[in-house]
Amino acid sequence: MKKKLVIVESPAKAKTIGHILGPEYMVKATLGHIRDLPENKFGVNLESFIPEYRILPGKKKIVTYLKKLTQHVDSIYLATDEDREGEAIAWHTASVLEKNIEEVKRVAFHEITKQAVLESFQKPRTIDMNLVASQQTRRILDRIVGYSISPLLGKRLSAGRVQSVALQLIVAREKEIQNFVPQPYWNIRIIVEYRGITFEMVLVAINKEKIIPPGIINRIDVEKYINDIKGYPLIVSEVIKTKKTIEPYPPFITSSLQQEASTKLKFSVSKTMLLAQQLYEGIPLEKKTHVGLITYMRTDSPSISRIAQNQAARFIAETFGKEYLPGRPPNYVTRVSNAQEAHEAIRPTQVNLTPEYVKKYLQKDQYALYKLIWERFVASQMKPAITEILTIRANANNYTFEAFRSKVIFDGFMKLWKIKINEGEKNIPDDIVSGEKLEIKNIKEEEKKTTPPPRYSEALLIKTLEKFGIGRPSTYAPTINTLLKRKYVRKEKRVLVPEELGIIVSDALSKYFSDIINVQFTAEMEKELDEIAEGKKYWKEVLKEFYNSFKNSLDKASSELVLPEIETETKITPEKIDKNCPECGHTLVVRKSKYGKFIGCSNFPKCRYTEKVKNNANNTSH
DNA sequence: CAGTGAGCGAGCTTCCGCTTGACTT
Repeated sequence: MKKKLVIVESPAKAKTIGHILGPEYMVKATLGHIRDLPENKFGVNLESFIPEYRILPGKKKIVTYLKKLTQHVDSIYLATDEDREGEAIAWHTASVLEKNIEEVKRVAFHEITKQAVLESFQKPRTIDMNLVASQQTRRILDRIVGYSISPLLGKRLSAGRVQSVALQLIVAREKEIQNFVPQPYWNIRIIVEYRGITFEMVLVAINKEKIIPPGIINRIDVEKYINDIKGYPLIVSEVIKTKKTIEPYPPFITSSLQQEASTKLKFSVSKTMLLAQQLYEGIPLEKKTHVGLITYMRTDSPSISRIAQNQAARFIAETFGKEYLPGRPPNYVTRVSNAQEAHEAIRPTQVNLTPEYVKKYLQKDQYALYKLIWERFVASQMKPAITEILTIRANANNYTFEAFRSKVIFDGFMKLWKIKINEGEKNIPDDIVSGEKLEIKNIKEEEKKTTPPPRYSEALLIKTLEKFGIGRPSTYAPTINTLLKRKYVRKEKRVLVPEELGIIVSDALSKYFSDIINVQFTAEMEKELDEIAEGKKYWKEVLKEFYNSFKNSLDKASSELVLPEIETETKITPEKIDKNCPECGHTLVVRKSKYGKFIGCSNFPKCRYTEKVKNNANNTSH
């Protein structure tokens, strides 16, 4: 009997699904996109917007292999991710396999569990060509923007819908910091005594009028206030006790994982992704079983499969006790505006594989990251913590002072996921009541200065891009690397600092392409892409409308834009030799190819004359 | 195992988004 072929993106996913589906099915991976626009040319007709797709150079083998397999199967299931890109991959796959969309079955699931996978295979659908069109529009638009603007910037420089906004954020922040003038402000604090116990209070209001944070702006007022307070009795006016619930943090998605790994473990985003990939692909544990330790690491969804929720619940009840288990598992919803939610949150595949248990099989950094993921997940399934906040207010000559004390009365998820809470004045006694007199032992003026906003760390930049829906989990790390590679920015003490070149490029882009290189553009684009996906708009119309206005900016920029000279690496000029080309008379030069050195004509590409290097030097390449 | 021979080659960059290996003598 003929087998059935199932195609997914990731080999790890293929393996898992293969186990679920059994021997009737062959599950193979495309390793992401297999067909795309050519790299070395524009590849889009600007009248018809017809793209020229090519099989990606590195994917030819896979395509040939899959094509061969199709001859021996009776049905093809395309089980790529259930999002825009996944739909496109499914369609490109069908195309290169020379199948009509009626000849292939499209299946999709948001979590790789037996139930979800089997259910999806019960009800296959056809490829959603509107969704494919929406992806194609995104792809073409990015190509138009990137490949039109980049050449204006000169060699080895680039611009794009995502990278240029990222650069702009960094540059704008730098300017903000440069122009920042620190403002001094003051707080008035008093040390008070009550039945032998001392604590601090801070002035918060005068004649019931609140002091606007961060504090008092004029030095003169400070002295006046202090004089007004001196000699007056300080009487407690309010004692308020409240309880505050602190909800657990949602399980990780790509951006939050990068964020936490950055602050807690000091990992760069690339390092985090590399380690996460290793954990995802699996580590050989005991009995030589190769186990994927975490779910997929490129995700924008905080949701958790029912099975994992149940596992966690059992674990929590057994390990920490029933009182740490909420009545029902918390439901986390995305706050990411362009979320596609094709995957689950990042979580351990088996909650029973505790960090302690797997520690001996993991390298130090792998362990640290796994522990972070495991703890975050388990904590996300625990009860909220509860703190008790005691606030007291007291008046002296109509000047109101305040102090608070915060105490954890139930730690809940904080048992696993430690967070800093401001404990305030730990000394404030419980028996204090309204009307009692406090003794002012000391009045202090505290001078502070406003501080500029911080420079972007890698993780903060990504968090900000994500907030605006710019970029995707798979591109966060590469985007930062692009900015570094172009020498637009450098990393200094784990923050991103713009270089002169980055500022010049960013300013030029802002001048000519403010319609596109801004934080709102992607959100507007996404809206249109959604409309294409819903069948409400025709993709070519969207592109035409975009291109008409873009072309104006582009024409203006092409005639005007000149980047100021900037010191870049001196170009390696090929070594001349003392002989002219026998064919055209230009000088000959020594060039390097991947096979080694050879002699070519300096008039290349017009003259293609070559000769061999006389072997008096070692010219082997490696 | 050592030595030889034949053929190859270089410039034009760049986008975003999906995914992992990395020629084979």
